[in-house]
Amino acid sequence: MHSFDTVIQKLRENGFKLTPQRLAIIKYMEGNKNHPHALKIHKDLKRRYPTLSFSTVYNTLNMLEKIGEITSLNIVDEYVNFDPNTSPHIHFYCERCHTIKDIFLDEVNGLSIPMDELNGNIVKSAQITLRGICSDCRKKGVG
Amino acid sequence: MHSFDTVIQKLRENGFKLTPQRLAIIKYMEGNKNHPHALKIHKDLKRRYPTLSFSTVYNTLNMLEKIGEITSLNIVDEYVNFDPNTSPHIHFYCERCHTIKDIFLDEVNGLSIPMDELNGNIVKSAQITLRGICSDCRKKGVG
DNA sequence: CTGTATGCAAAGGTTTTGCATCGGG
DNA sequence: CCCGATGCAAAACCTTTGCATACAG
Repeated sequence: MHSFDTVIQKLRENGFKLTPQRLAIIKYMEGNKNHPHALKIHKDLKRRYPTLSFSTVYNTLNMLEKIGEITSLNIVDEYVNFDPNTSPHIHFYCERCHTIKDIFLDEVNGLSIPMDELNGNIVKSAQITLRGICSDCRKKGVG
Repeated sequence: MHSFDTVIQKLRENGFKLTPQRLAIIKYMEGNKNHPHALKIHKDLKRRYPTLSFSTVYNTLNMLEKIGEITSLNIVDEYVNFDPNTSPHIHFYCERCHTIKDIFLDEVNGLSIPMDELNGNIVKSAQITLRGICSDCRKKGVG
């Protein structure tokens, strides 16, 4: 996701209205590394915006994804996670604490997927998810 | 997934009962390359087993995943897809026809993810999903 | 003012659950 | 026989939708 100001500018140029709810969600997502899902965002913003509705959160997230400012992640069964970091990186999902971490290893970046054409298929995006036990849980716990 | 007979053997050894429903689902999944989801399996088997219930399908799939005979895929938002091919390969999801294809390219197999330990995290499995337009849709259509 | 965005509640679709019944071992 | 598996229906859950109202431009 671009900076708050740049996203605002982009919305303005494309005729989107700058409502307080949208601005709040954009500010919430800017630089957010927690890969939140819609209900979490709704819950967190509800305090400051008591009338904020599910529809608005979902609409705004879908809108931001459509204009390429955030990415939706299908990592867990239960819900969709959103990531404002749209640059290529991969995710590590901890099966114990259910946290999603970003991974930027060079070795991984060396992944040689032909990103334009593969077996006749046009590849537009790639999602890589690792699963296991994260370093924090290893330190704390039983495994 | 192992062969039908091997899976049966494994269930027997682990004290699972060999019910007609389970056998049907195992046979359905054996060698299945369509990455079906639970409701599809239920619909397809319903003809031969009119009383087959959702619970049984979900229970059996979760059981098979638990013993490592199938893998659950979080590729689309709507539901979980299941794959009897548990050997390392990646998936291509067509955004037009919603088909999931297997990819076994050597270049992709060369992916250098340290599968045991990464930044202190223990990696147990990896899921790679590509998205785009598949070759079939390219031939047929407008894209 | 005008048309888009919001809020609310209800619907939609997938998966889980509770419980009585069935049936494999 | 016994305990796990099944079937049924209802619940739970996330997400979408319909429509009246609010409000940004």
